[in-house]
Amino acid sequence: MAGESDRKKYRRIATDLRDAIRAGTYPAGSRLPGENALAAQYGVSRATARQALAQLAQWGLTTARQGSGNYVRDFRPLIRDAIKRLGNGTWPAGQSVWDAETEGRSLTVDQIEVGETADVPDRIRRILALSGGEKAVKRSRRFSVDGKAVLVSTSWLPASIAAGTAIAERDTGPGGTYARLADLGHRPVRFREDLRSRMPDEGEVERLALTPGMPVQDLIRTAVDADSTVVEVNEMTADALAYVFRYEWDA
Amino acid sequence: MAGESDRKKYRRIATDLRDAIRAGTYPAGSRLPGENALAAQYGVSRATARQALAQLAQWGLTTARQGSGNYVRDFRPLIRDAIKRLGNGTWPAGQSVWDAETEGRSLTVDQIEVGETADVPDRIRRILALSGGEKAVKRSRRFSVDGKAVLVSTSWLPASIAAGTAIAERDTGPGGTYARLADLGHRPVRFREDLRSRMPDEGEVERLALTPGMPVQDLIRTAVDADSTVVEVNEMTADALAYVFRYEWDA
DNA sequence: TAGTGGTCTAGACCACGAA
DNA sequence: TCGTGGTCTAGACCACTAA
Repeated sequence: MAGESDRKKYRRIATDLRDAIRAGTYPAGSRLPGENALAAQYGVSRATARQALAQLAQWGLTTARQGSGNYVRDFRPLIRDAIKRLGNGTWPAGQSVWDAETEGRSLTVDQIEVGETADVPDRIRRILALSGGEKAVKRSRRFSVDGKAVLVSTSWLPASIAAGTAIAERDTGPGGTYARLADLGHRPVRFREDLRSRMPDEGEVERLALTPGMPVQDLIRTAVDADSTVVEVNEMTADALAYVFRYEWDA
Repeated sequence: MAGESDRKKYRRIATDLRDAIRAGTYPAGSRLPGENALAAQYGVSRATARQALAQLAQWGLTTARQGSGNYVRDFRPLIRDAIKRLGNGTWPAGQSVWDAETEGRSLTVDQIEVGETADVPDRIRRILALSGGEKAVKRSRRFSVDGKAVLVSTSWLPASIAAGTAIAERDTGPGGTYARLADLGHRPVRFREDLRSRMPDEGEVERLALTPGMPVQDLIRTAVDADSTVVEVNEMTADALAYVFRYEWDA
């Protein structure tokens, strides 16, 4: 399987380890041989062994823990089905392309932050059509699955609509933000989601406990009401390896 | 702006260069100081200067060209609007979050491959509900924008439906594959798209001319007809930085 | 405290690109 | 040909983790 340009020593070591991982020699969560062990085993300098382990991490196969070792990653992605509504049996049993599990996994929410603020990023200001110092209601949360942070979500709504309502409270009540918007005469009737993958900045690496070198998925949802007023912009950043984003629609 | 853990020398150099890029000192396409120049300038070893440049590449800001230098990346993403249909003015002028351009850019297609084959990956077999040696029609293409490869698309259809039809030809005729499926009594009525971001393998790095360390976006579209038969599976792999994926729907 | 990964030095040789 | 980035060595010290 490894017929690549394995003239390079570090690539040879990396592909050896990769194949061993695939073969099950190192199951998910297990520890690989250390830098010194590999250097001795292959008769190379520690820097070269290190480079091989870095390659594995960059492939998304392992994650390095200082003072401990390199460990085989384990993560089956969650499926986020944006356009749900249909429980009918339109889809055959074929299932998804990727292994994925939603059930039997514990979801927790923390780093909740709710409040009115004038500190709104320009890209959000533009979409919400907010003028200079105009305020917005900001709702920020972090989601974790089985203890691993997977998604940070920040929602923005015009203060002219949401200020002083349940939307500006921690608990928005039954039905959540969208139900409250409907109560206020601003029921969302149309949604747009823009997805983009990119490399994270340092704050995101920390907040999502990302393996260095692995991407994040950005998702920006925009909701408009019947008057074509943008009533919410929700900016999400997800651990790209933790999620599959699904969209379904009729022709 | 750079109040991070800049105790590390390579981080200090990397953030310096990053800020200079942001400030416009090094515009898109321009060349950064080389490894030796940086080593001399900062009084560090070449390995450390190298590590700093590697950090910039990993942030997606630059790209290294052997024998030449490190260059500032330039790429505004394309928008792929999956669920089009509506030209109506539902959306206010607010526009997209990301800079994006579709107009005035030249789109080219190459590496076209069309034919009937029994060599179908298992994950595709499962979705198409193909039995053991059953064949499929495969249509593969690569898309480039302004000379830069951005997307590889491979479409699979059951041979029992598509073999011997225009779908198995290079030119599928007016309306394309879906129009032909409709002619054959298998008009797609429902679509599903699963998106996932991941790190590319070596073949993809080459085929999409990717900067090492940057992610790709996987997209798998499944189309079913009125009888809930899966009539097409289209697997796309895109340069993640080249694309924004957009979905719009009514509540 | 012992072992791990993280950073860094000061050299070396090679492959590649542009002049 | 010459400068560039790519690979590699053989050391060193530090920060962190686990026992």
